[in-house]
Amino acid sequence: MTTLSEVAHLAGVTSATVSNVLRKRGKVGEQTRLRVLAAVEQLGYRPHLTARALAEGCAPTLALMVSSIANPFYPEFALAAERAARENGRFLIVCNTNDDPDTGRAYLDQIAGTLSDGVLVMNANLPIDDLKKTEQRGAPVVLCMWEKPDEPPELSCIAVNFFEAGAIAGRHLIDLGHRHIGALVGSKANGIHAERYRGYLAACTEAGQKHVKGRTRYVEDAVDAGYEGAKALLEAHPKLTAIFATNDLPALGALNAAADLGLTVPQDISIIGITDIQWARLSRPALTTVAVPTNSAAEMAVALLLERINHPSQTTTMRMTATPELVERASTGPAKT
Amino acid sequence: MTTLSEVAHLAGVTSATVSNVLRKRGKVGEQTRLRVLAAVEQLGYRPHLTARALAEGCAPTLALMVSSIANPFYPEFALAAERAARENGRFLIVCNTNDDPDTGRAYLDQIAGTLSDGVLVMNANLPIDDLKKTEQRGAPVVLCMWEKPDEPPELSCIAVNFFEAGAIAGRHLIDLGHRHIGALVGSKANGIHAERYRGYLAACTEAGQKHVKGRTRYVEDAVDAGYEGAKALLEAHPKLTAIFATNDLPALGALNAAADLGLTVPQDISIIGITDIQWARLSRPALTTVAVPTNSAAEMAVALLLERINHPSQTTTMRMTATPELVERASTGPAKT
DNA sequence: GTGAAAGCGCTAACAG
DNA sequence: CTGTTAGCGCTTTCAC
Repeated sequence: MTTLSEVAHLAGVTSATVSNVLRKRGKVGEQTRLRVLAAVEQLGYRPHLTARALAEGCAPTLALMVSSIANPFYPEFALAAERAARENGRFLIVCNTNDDPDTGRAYLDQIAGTLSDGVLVMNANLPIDDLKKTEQRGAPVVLCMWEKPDEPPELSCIAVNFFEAGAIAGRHLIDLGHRHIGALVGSKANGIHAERYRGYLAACTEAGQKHVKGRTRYVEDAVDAGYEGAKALLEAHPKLTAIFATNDLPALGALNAAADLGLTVPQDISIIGITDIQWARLSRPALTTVAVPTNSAAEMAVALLLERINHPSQTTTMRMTATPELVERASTGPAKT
Repeated sequence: MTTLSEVAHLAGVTSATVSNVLRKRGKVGEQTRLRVLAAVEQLGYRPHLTARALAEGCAPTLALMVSSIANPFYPEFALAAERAARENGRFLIVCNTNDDPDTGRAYLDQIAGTLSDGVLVMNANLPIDDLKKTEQRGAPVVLCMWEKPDEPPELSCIAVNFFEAGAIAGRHLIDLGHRHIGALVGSKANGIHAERYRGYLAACTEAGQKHVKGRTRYVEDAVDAGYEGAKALLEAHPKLTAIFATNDLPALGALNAAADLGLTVPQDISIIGITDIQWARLSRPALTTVAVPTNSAAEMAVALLLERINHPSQTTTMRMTATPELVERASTGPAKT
């Protein structure tokens, strides 16, 4: 480990000067600058990020809280967030809360403000009070996917119009002539799924068609759960010609359920999801879904977080992503007549 | 931000004592201990990880280098690695190299030894020389998936018997009576895929059956590439009754290609992959594959890395994971006669 | 048992 | 332009 002062020694200057040339701060004579640079090169000096962070009073990382990075939606978000962070000189620490508030709190207590300058919160089942507490301790928090643009939370956030996403999905099905639609709704405590379901319901109402409560199944946000839910739905309601799922994972499960039940998609049954994860276009048939702007949400979240870090006085703000858009693939088609 | 000395002040002691009670080091009177603890509680004190790291001369994070966390295989590994790291008091920084050696080198130069105490390297296209250099600078490196147990690299590693994985896949196909087998081989520079292919080839030879070179396609490690490769293969060789892929992603692509070509799996064509990623059991038909012990590899890698960090003198070592195992699902069956 | 003091490697005034 | 100095928050040796 070569240190600043070793470089300084070699270059015949003091560490402050070396720091200056490296940070391009202050005035340094061209001669010394070159000498210092040569010494840096010769010794293979690399700044000690931890020491620098301590001296600058600002940590070099951002934390990303997710329930599990293994959930297929998060890696895509994490990739974009990491890239954005990196472009701003920050590294990304991934924290898997496993949906356990205690685990999440432990992370926050340990790293927020001491190792990470700010926290990106993806759906990770963290009590808002804990988040507000970490904000108060000086580590800004940004909620990456807020679902109720009409009700800004008490924290900065990137809002996605999930209500509209649900409505778009609903309208798509209705436009295709579907009158008997089943719904697979995420059962998580957070409102993300509820909002999408509300949007779908609104689309039905708007079309003068009411969704029958019995045709809704609340399921975990996972392929298996979607599979079971769809199977139950399809067996209980043979007349269903379409299934609306609040998320791609259950929708993908529904695709499998239909296949196992001997139903052809989309001839016998249409299936639509929301999000447009990687696998949506890779399933057979490819899944029709309403795409959420994941990448830009990640970039916006990182940008907002950095603003809050750099301007602590900045007031809590909410920003909207672009509206989700229908991605029509092969899993939806005209209703059987 | 409450600091040690603020706590010390409140408790009427010095910061050294507070540090002692918190670290459970040295001797501290029961009275003072309680007083200190009360002060910590009252002020909501949390140790500043960056400062601690600097003082201890040991960084609180481990770095995980992957080409892209969005590649479906990595999140599962990352989850297990993060858990293992966390159990040992370390946080995990995810570094996406995008398969670009320059990006990778930039990461290594910046964080190895300064922000991260050690580096886990998953397939990320990093020149071994760069890795050796970072080792020399004092940051241990562990290769997480080494493919040639017979040829230990010059770095510590967790070795997986990929040759055997390929052989298992080959034997499975042959046992099912397949005589006309196509191969989809990953084309990455690294030897991971080559080793699997060699294993497969060995299984063929062993069975007195030789694989026809023309029935091999080299493809990127992705669903799309596997799709195209399989399609080409199937169109060029109508007599094929099975496809061996060196990885699950191309195998999953082959599944789609077969479907689009109107072939039924496994009646018309059997398909097998290697790895057993999450999606393998979720595809329809579910993919038969040879499971690589991902979780234990991650745990072993973290354990080995920590050993090397704690005992810098320890010699470069290689450890084997358990042997990959066949997971028979629905994508393989008896050869058509 | 507890405190004083030095130092981890770097940055940031402020002098000169 | 360059050096001196004083920390950042914590750990740790060594006196008392």
